[in-house]
Amino acid sequence: MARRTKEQARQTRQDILRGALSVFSEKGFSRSTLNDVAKRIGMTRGAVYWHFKDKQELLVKLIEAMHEKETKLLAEKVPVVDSLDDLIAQFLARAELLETNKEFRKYAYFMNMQVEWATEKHVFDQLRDGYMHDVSLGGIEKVLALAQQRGEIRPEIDVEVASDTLVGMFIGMAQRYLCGFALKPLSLSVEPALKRICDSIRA
Amino acid sequence: MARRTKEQARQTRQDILRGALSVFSEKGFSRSTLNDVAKRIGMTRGAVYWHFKDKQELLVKLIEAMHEKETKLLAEKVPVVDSLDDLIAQFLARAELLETNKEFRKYAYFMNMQVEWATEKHVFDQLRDGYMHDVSLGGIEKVLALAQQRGEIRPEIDVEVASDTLVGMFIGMAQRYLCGFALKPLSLSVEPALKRICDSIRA
DNA sequence: CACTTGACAAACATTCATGTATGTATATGA
DNA sequence: TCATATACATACATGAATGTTTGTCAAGTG
Repeated sequence: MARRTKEQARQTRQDILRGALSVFSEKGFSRSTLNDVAKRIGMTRGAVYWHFKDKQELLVKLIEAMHEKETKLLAEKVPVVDSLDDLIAQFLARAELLETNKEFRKYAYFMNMQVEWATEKHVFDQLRDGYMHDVSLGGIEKVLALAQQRGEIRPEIDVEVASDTLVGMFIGMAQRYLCGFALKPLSLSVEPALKRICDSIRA
Repeated sequence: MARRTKEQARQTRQDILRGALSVFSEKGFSRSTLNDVAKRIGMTRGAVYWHFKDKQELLVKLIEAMHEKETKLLAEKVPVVDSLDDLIAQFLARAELLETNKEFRKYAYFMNMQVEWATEKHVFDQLRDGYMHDVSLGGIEKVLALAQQRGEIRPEIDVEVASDTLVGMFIGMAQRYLCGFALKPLSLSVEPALKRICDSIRA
């Protein structure tokens, strides 16, 4: 084959990321071959090795790209997160994203069920700062702390526990939704649960 | 080396399972070598292949053994699960098991973060009947349905959603605990959350 | 219009885990 | 006590994925 134009190259890079998401989410990261990824988009491993150093870098760049898309979309739907109602709105936006967007369903499914994380732990070191903070959803606790200072949450509430509860609940329910155990729409089950927990800590 | 006695053989089989749990939970299933497992207990791959057909069967037998231990221990602590309070007690027993028992922490960590399940999905086919039912915690929904028939739960409550909520909440919070995101003891965060959800559906 | 470099494809070498086959000394059972 | 199966260790063969190298041809560049 011959040389492609710059725009074509940019496109194949995107194609590789798209193919990687598909293959990784189907076969799992460890059993996915770079050949699988290349064939999925009608290319060879040469293309993959040209655009990415190795399988690990491909994973890192895939996560970065999807994470960036996700935060952008969420920020569009819920631009400011201060009150408890904002928090609920943000969680619901996440739920709707998983329900309506096939790509993000693949991504979430992949990240939850198709990677052996302790093995790939060094991948996190390569991710941009702030990623781990977002992944552990550490921002939620800060929002809750500020809300408590403003008097929206009762003073005796432990915001760390409350944060763990809300985040854990969402992650767990989303996971059951993604692996097919929960048959009801995610937002349908998540919304009342979130509201009940929030009501129980509200001043 | 020479032939061992029957009792010694039984012991090495147990050792292999123990070594597998350690290695799998540390390195992840796919990157764990049968050589790793054997060396961990001071043996060679020959021993592993003598006791188990292949890596997959080792995984299946490991899961079966741990699952059996788990259900036995839980049944000791909470012999009968009928009321909502029984349910809470069972969840708390699970939480305490994770907090106090290192082996079960390894097991839960391994099952949650160190296996690419869609890839190893056929493993489930080899597991004894009822396992999937236990894993998806489908028993919870039946308990809730009976409690609703007895009038303990308000009739307008959707027990499927309630079950998803309780189970998802526990799984999610346990997962955050296992990967070190949640710093508080698991039972401390789980108990109030469970009680609030249960209170909100009680008649 | 040279000619350099970019964007791959194709071939090659290497590693490495797996499965199997073979060896072996002893526990066991008749 | 003798034959045999047992409980492994060791050696071997295979395949598959990886990383690298080389080839190739057109897109850029001056």
